[in-house]
Amino acid sequence: MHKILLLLGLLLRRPLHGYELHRIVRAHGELYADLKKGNLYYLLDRLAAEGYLKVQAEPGTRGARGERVIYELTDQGRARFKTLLREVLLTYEPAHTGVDTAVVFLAGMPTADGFHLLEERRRIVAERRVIVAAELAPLTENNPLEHIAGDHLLSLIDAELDWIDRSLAYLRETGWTNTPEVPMQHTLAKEINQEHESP
Amino acid sequence: MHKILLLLGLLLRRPLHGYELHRIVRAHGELYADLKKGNLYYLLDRLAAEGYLKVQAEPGTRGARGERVIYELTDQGRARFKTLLREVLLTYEPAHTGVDTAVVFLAGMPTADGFHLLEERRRIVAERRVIVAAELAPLTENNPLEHIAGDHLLSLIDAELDWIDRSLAYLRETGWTNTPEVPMQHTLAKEINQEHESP
DNA sequence: TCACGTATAGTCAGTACTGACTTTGGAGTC
DNA sequence: GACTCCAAAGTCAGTACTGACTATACGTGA
Repeated sequence: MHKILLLLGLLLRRPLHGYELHRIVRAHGELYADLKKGNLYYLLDRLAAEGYLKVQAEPGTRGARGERVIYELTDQGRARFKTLLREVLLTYEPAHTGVDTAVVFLAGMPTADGFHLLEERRRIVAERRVIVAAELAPLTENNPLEHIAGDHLLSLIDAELDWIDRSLAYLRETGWTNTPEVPMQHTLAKEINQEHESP
Repeated sequence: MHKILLLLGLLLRRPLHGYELHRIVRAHGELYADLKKGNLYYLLDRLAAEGYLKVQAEPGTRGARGERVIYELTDQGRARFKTLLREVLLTYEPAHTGVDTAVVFLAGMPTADGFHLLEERRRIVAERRVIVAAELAPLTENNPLEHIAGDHLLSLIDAELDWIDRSLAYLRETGWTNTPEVPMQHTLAKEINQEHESP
């Protein structure tokens, strides 16, 4: 959904052809949604088929392979952009990266290994933060809205770091040790065993 | 990737058939990865084909439709689980929900509408936080690792709320107003116009 | 007892997405 | 001016995922 928003938003400025779009997205690195070339062309085709874009063969200066095509927003497309912008801004789904799942399964391994993994993760995320911050700096220094977008990314990374620190402290504090005989202690035993326990 | 980890992790405890897995995942709501039924069966099939799971028709007590099948981890599957757990914990990709993209495009609309949308978002996210917190409470109170997983989810939501507050303050402070004549001010004009500006 | 809702268990057609490949046009260079 | 190498521009086969559907059993109230 937000990938379509990105395409429409870029085409709002002026018509572009596929590869230019790709170039812009790539140049913005982490700031914009991760939109691969294949997917990009797929989405452009679909948007065109749905009437949001008008395609038009570029007359002179054909680029590499002959089929250079320019995409331009239709009025319908502009309308779609507006509703989509609202939709994206007014939607929130907690993102599942899998760490949440993974930490639960730490129960299956020796306590020391668990601590070690979390500490490693802390290091990796911190490294990543440095890279992202450096990449963002030149992109966001001029425009307040882009500054805010970059701040969003960084604040999520910071939240992750804080969480790891808090978790390590919590586990040390409560003296977490594993009970290897019962590798996974589900709190929902009732739910899980329901049909096996019934008479 | 983390969806596979989830399946393997659940099967680590004991063999299960498809629908039980589905039930467990559903019961944990936001805590576990969002794994729909269709995808679940697809992944089970693939894991079985790759030798990580042994399938076995359940003899008696056929459930609803005759084809009840039990999935059991092979040794290969257990090994895979371990490497996957490491992999997931030592990987960090900043998640793209699309807000970052969307705020940049706020430049295209009247300033007042922009503020209003952000305030609306703030409200929606806050509501969501209440729901998630209530849902998480019973699931995570007994097990420290599940507590940590729940904390992760909530801390991401909190980061989102803080970010919205900070952004609103920042925009007010810097007196953000739009320049509708130049709807999208890209910082990468060089990159974008490259081939049009070249001699 | 039998209609009927509901929970169980699974399938399937189609969408979104990826990574690896292909084709063409120059730019440099010997 | 042929040779090579890189960037531009795009295609495609295949994977991951979704939502809507099917089919069976089980409880339960009239």
